[in-house]
Amino acid sequence: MQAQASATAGTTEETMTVSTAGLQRKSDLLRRFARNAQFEAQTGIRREHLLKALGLIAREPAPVTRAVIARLTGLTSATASSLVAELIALGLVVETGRAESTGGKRATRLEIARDAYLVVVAVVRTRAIDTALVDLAGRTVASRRLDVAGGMEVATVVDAIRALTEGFEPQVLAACVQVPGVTAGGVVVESVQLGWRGVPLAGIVEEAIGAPASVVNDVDAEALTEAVDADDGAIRLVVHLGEGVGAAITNGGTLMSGATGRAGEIGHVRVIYEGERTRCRCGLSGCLESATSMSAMLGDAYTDELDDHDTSLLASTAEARERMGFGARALARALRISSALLDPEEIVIAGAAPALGPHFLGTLRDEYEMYPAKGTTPVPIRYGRPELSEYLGPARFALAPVLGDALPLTPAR
Amino acid sequence: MQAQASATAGTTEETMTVSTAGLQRKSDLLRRFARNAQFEAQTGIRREHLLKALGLIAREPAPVTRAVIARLTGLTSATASSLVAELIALGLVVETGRAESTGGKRATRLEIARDAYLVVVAVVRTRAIDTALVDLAGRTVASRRLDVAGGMEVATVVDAIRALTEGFEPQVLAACVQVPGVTAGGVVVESVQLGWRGVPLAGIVEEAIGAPASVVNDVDAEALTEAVDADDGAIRLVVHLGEGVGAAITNGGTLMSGATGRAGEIGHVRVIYEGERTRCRCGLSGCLESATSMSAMLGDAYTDELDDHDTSLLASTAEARERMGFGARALARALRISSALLDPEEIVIAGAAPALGPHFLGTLRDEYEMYPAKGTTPVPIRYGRPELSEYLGPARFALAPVLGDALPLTPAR
DNA sequence: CTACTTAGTTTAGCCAGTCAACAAAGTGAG
DNA sequence: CTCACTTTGTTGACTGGCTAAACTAAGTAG
Repeated sequence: MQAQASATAGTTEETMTVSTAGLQRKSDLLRRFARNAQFEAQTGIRREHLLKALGLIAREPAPVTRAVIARLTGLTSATASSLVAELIALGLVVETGRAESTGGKRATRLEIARDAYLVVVAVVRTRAIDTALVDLAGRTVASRRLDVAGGMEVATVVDAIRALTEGFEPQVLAACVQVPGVTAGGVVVESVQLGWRGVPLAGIVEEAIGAPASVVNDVDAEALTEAVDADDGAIRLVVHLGEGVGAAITNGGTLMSGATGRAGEIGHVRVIYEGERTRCRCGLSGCLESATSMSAMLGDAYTDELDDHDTSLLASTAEARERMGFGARALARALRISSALLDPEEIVIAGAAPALGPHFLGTLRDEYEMYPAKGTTPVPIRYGRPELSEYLGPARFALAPVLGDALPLTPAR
Repeated sequence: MQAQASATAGTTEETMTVSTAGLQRKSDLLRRFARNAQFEAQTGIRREHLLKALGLIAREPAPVTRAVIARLTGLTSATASSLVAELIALGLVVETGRAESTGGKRATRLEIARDAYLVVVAVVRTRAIDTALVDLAGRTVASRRLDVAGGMEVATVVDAIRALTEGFEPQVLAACVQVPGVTAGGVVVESVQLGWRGVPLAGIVEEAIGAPASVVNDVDAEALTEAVDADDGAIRLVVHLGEGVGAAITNGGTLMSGATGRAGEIGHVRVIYEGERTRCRCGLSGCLESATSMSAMLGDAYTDELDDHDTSLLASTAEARERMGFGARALARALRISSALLDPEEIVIAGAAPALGPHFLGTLRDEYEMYPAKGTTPVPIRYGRPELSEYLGPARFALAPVLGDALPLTPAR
């Protein structure tokens, strides 16, 4: 309510070109889906089928036609037609030319209407807010950064979102705010970084922009970004390395948040019991974070605001190299037990870690596979993909209540 | 095919009193549910609603009536009536008197038809097979033990099952065979203990008794037994201590089996890095199992065949006490990281561990809470409940494909 | 005895599927 | 070029499973 006077100074803008087709349809769509969601078990089959069809159109690598939808869903061609008709009426799908003949009539190709709708993403950091508009193909069509001096206020976040969405309101399908800290059910339970506690942020944003809003933790958001191409049911363990260490588990396209919403908080679990006891900032010693956080490995010069280039510079010193070996060993300990317990498809090391380069990853893999426990298969470990837009995860999280995980938001597929 | 000549000698029998009502209905039920399962998304709503109603009747502590079902499901009273009518026709539910008036007409109470149907459970051990018939209230109405000398044969298991079910065929709803080793999708992938590999056991049993059969791992079966009163969505970590160490994660009423079906195989993960390196039978050293298995703590005299009394005798020696402290410390290390990652509702120490008594559990809790990691809440740790029949987990696993997890099989509720 | 409350059934109608017939638009053989 | 055949997609009659609303049944309270 006060902070934005000084804040508006640091505003950076980007391109803004979005088709204005289907302006009036949004409210229809939302009303329809909202109603169906209520009835859930009863008439919700229609919704389920619509989303299934939508998902096929978005995900199938081969061109999708009404006939393909009928075959892959097991529904009648009549039903497939009716589903597609509704999706087209909703503005979510468009016909794009005709496919080659396969011995009969040429089919009509279907594609997601990429720019008919938008998702709002706001990433709240300690001293800045990044806002972005993402279209249904996952492309960032607009983004702004707002530097905030002296304490982050909820009102500043709302204003930033409102400023970016101005004029696009009818196209906005959903919103997601990413914050550091513990979140649950649209509420910021506690964010030490922001100094917030029990803020019902989703409700506030929902009120402000008139579209369903969600709130997600930064580590969880990153895990969702890395799970963009999730085959359903695949379990993925994503570890975030930054000033701290956190993790998240995705099961298919959804997060496992645990009984109290604190699943993945492994930073201050003790993994080092022998030799020099590493003192941690939390007061304990031997914590995973005290060995494996970027700050522990690269020194206090490291902050989460650094770019990849500066980070890799820090990582090139001899001292850093040695600390990285120690960090890798500590992380490997945590990963061995975690992967034996969960048996995940893969382990992703994300956050700022990719800037550490192949050496750290190699060391980590070596350490991880050093004790090949009988009965367990070593799980592939890879870095997070920095080429993925960080807005993808939050955007998918935002869409979940509206469209399930029908849209992967990945353009190249 | 050969072994049962000497085997039939050691047969022990128990009571056998089951109502023979509704003999002819079974095939109808199975056919109906099988058909619905095929159509799944399409006409499966009916099935879903039938199971939901069945679940309410089984689980709700207060007496359930048609009106209650209507209220709790959100369906119309008309639909609730029709669902109940069908459940009664199927023989799964019975009317039991009338409830008190709450200001109007007295309602008709509904209850599960406890003994109309039966589930067959077979527990295959290295030198014996336990078979049991469990009714829909979870009561064991018949059980036998067959001692097997010289190598366990698949045919012996089938014969044992057939021998117990003889005469009850029309009432048998489903079957489950519990085996030690790795299982997946009805196949015994590998069982070192039995010397089996790639045995399609579910199919074989299904053929033999004409009812859907499943195959489950012993640790998983135990975890399901401990999760009998699972609130939906609750995550539970169950650790089995026996000659080896294993774990299982239940999410609501279902198991998390991981990407390759090996989730929970934490026995040979290294947790001890300092001091005396504990040599493990697997060839590595510092494994969890080398410190925390019952054999490691109680000495080679321990076997999984021992009863609780003999086990606790072994545990009372001074040497065992000291080893138990060491084992508890090792297990605590594994539990700290596991619980931080999963944030489960509770941790259950099962297998033969309850025989170790309160001292071991107390030590374990103390060790576990010794490093209270910031941001994580200590998770309650308890022993498995020996009073629960070991057939409950397998019976629920058997029912899953037929009735979902509608029936908790717990009589006292 | 009457008004009101709660339980449960019956009847008509609707929604979202299926099935089957058909129109539309292509291919390839003669 | 024509005709038989294939594949795509639409249309209309039918069906299952729900809702809504009227009704019956059986109780309580004034």
